Amino acid sequence: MVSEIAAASAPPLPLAAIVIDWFHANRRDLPWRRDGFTAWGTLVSEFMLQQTPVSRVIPHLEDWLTRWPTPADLATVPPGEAVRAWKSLGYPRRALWLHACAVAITEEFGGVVPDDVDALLTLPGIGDYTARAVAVFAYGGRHPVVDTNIRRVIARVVDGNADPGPPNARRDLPAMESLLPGDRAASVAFNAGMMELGAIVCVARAPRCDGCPLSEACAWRLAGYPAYDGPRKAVQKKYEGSDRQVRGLVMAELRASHIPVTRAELETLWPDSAQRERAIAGLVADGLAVENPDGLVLP
DNA sequence: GAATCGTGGCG
DNA sequence: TCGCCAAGATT
Repeated sequence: MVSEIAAASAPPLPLAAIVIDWFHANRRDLPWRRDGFTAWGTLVSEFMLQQTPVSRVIPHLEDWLTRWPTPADLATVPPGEAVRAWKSLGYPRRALWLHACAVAITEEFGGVVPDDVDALLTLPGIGDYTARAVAVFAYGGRHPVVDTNIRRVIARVVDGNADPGPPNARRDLPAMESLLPGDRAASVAFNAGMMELGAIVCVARAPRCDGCPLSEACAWRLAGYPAYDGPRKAVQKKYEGSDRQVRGLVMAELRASHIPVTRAELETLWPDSAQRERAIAGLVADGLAVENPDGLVLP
């Protein structure tokens, strides 16, 4: 269940007004901001944007929506077609989950993407961020949206920290809620504006404070840009030589082939047989690959 | 709560 | 070169 925390009694709004004004003047022209972009398009874009940069998403999004303009269109094809069309966006189970979403939306929601956060949360691959992003950006709902950009902006501007540390919905959602304007349209623009600010100005590595509309009020800047000293995000393991790399190689092979991929062909991909078999078993367990007598195929 | 899950670009 | 980062979700 979602429990939206009641807005703090003190009306916070200079910050929101500044961000909203800045957003209206500086927002990028992105596909999901076009007039007439559908709720389904928003859902697809949010899936693709999970941990994948905007620049890599855009071309695939256009292809995807041209081919499957509604959930019902996607629901009619096998899940493997979704995985194939996912190309090299990464984390291919997102494609599987998106296909499962299309089926559930078609069968349980009359083909209409739900506008309710709790309903969205019942769908596969949709968590706190994506549920709110769809409810807000597709339907204009008033909810706090918290992504990595917004967490960073709040950490700096409000808390005076260089880095937000590990995500924590119990803390992050109320923090954003306390800043959110009461007006629905304003709250949508504020959510989008905070994300945009984090994406193009208050960026992780080299923030462009010169162009930041919040620089005068930024607690981190006013404190002299202290270095971050809190708990670090988990360090990402090396990709080269990892199981993830092997899985990626196998999936690339499956996407490229329209006939079963044999064990012999997979042997040429990766010499370490134990690791290769582990990757294959994992992909089968995840439903990303299916074993048949002739070899491995997409589901 | 920590580990796992792709891929590519950038400083 | 290589570590960090990218509109997260699941187990």
